[in-house]
Amino acid sequence: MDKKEHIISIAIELFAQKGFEGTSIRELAAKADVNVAMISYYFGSKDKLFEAVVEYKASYMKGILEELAKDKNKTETEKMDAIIESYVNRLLSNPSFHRVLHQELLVQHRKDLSEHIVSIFVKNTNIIKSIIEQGIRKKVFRKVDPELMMASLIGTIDQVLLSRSMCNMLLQKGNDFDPYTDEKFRKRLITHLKLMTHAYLLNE
Amino acid sequence: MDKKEHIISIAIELFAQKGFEGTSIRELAAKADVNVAMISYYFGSKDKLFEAVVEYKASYMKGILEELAKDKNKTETEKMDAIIESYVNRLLSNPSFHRVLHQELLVQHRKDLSEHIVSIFVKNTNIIKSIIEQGIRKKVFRKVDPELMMASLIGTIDQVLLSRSMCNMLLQKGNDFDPYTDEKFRKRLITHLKLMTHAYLLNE
DNA sequence: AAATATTAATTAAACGTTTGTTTAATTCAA
DNA sequence: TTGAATTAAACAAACGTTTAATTAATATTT
Repeated sequence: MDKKEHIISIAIELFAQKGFEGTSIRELAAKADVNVAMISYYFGSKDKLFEAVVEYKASYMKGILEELAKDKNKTETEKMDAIIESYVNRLLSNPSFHRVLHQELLVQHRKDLSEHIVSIFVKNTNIIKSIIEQGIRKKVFRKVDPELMMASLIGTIDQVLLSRSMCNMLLQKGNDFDPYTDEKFRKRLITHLKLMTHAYLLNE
Repeated sequence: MDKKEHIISIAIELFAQKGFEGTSIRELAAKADVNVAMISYYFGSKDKLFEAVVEYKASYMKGILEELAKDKNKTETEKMDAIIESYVNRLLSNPSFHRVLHQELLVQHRKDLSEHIVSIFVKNTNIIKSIIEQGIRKKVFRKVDPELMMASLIGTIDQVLLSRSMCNMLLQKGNDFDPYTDEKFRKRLITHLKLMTHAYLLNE
């Protein structure tokens, strides 16, 4: 159904821009060029639309991570590097959607939806965690705190995604600069994360 | 004015719990045990109330950081350790308010308010940045990326604050566990951040 | 193949709530 | 008695949702 997907993509855009509560069905319908009644007709309610939005985007990263985890040709260090690259590339390419999820986690308007998002996040992070733990077992990694190492990895990227203008102020760039699409910044972020994790994880 | 402060403190609580858009004036008035008209009477509007909330809490951390920065009796490493401790202690003690700010940064409902919050954040982080840069000049620190090092530091804590239930899932604790008040977890977070920054910052 | 019946998609209008805000009256304190 | 504090009620606007009517598309029957 083409029109449903169209509504979802507009919803992603608006929710990211104005938040879930801040986006009205009428505005959404207008921007998507459909009648207001179509949202109820297709999704049932505004809440259900949000669930559809999450479902639509969910578990994309999961496939990538699972394949990476079972790759026999890569060392744990190489796997971590690959994870850093895919995460940075993925999140910097879709900053809007990632912000929607964060918003819902912060607001927790609908408990069950928050839990749903959390479980998606945790599934992905658990894959990374197991790679770190395997590295520790093989003694290529130091005995770090795997859970908090995860928090540092994802948290660094999330911090950058939190606010474009804050990111720009930190980088001392003008507010017309878009760090998320800038290739230089993307590489800079990847380099920082790799250097930091290497310094912390690797036994000398 | 005692009642104004009372309203602000209830607003912090509710905004953090349900978001700005998700909190209605009537609900707020009911919880604060004041008439709905009192919010307009004291603050002018709901938006202005939010500004008052930000103003009320703003630049508390700034004093602590500034004093720390100019302390002659501490090495750069000790300063970084002290910063980690105060940040973790401060943010874990007020998770709610910190979430309100994040929400506003994500939603950006009122552009000027977001910019205001950003400038407070950036002022604080710049102090830390200058400490890192001084450490690099004195060659006790490696030539790291100061801006992204900041993002990793704050981002790690923010990631933990993002969602209590996600934090618990990561730590494999039940959902009745409150990581933010747990002394063990607080120390664990501080230890992780210190070890990670030492590993990355310090020249061997 | 044409005509009919059936289902799906789409619409404009209205629904009842809830929203933030204001009014006008009243209470309270100085 | 003057001015601020507080109240209940009303305001218009916006909200998510539903309705009932209409159009478009699909299936069935002749």
